[in-house]
Amino acid sequence: MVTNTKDTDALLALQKAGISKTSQRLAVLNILLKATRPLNANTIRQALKTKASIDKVTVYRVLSIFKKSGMIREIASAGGANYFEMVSLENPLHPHFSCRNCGTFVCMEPAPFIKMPELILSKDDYSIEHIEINISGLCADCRDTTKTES
Amino acid sequence: MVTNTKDTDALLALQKAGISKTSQRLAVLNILLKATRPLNANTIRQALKTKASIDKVTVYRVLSIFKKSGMIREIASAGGANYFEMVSLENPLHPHFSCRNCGTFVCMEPAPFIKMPELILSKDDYSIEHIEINISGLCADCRDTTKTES
DNA sequence: TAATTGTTGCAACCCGGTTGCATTTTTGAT
DNA sequence: ATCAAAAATGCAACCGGGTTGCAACAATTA
Ligand SMILES: [Mn+2]
Ligand SMILES: [Mn+2]
Ligand SMILES: [Zn+2]
Ligand SMILES: [Zn+2]
Repeated sequence: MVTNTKDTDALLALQKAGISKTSQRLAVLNILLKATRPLNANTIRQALKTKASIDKVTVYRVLSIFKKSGMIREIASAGGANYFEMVSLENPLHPHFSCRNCGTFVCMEPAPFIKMPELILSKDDYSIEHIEINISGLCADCRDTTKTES
Repeated sequence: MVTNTKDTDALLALQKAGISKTSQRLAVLNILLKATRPLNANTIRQALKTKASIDKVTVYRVLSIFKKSGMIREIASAGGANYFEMVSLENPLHPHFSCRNCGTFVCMEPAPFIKMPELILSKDDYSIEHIEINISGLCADCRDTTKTES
């Protein structure tokens, strides 16, 4: 097998973004495309280790150019490593949740929240370029197990 | 001069929180009480250097116990050092702004935004303990000077 | 007094991320 | 296909924020 659908998707995405094609970039992009939650640089690297070996630095550099091209967004994480996820019309900016107990980091539906653009009101003291809403606490699993443990 | 009002305030705050009094703790607390914007550990230390010398580790440890006691809150900063500010009834949780150009980090009035508690709706998938809204872009100064430069 | 407990400072370390530079890969023109 | 220019990678070394281990010092308590 020379190519699969994933590879094709990634290749097209790179071409559309005008980013030259390398095996490392394709590999990282495929991981991000398959991901169902935000990933950090190290997780991406480990996911890749089975197939190919990519240097830590390269992962950061690849993520950096993806971000500059608008393909992905970076989500800052308090204390730990930052996360990355694909940007698309179906995946607009939204809040994220991290569990203080197990560290799980997931996207939150914007639904139950006031929509992010509506947060940007008046106040021309600043020109706002990015909004990040990070929520922390306990995920359902940790909340429940903690409850029954005590 | 043995005591001034600031020292008295800090001392009372420590006593009320049940935190034993040391010169280092009083010094750090005084800096935070005087501050008009969030400060990071290093800034606190530098502000202190003129009067006394406090080890980096001690600053972090003092901030840690202040935080545990609920006297201060910590505001995560993407990439850089975290910030700290006093907690009080007059200073409820609010969004913060950081300028990507000059690094200025300031508190934002909750006013133009939907109030934070109102963000916490339904979705019992998580037990929410903390919400952080970090906004970035250009401060008024940087926006204006950048505009006229180009 | 002596034993206990808590706090500080120093050094060493950890981790996420970046930089310099030599080597390899990709590109694109011939 | 070839070959030179340009771009990307990998390694090592580094950086900054923050933490940990531990010995010295200080304050409490018996
Ligand atoms: Mn997300
Ligand atoms: Mn604030
Ligand atoms: Zn959890
Ligand atoms: Zn600025």
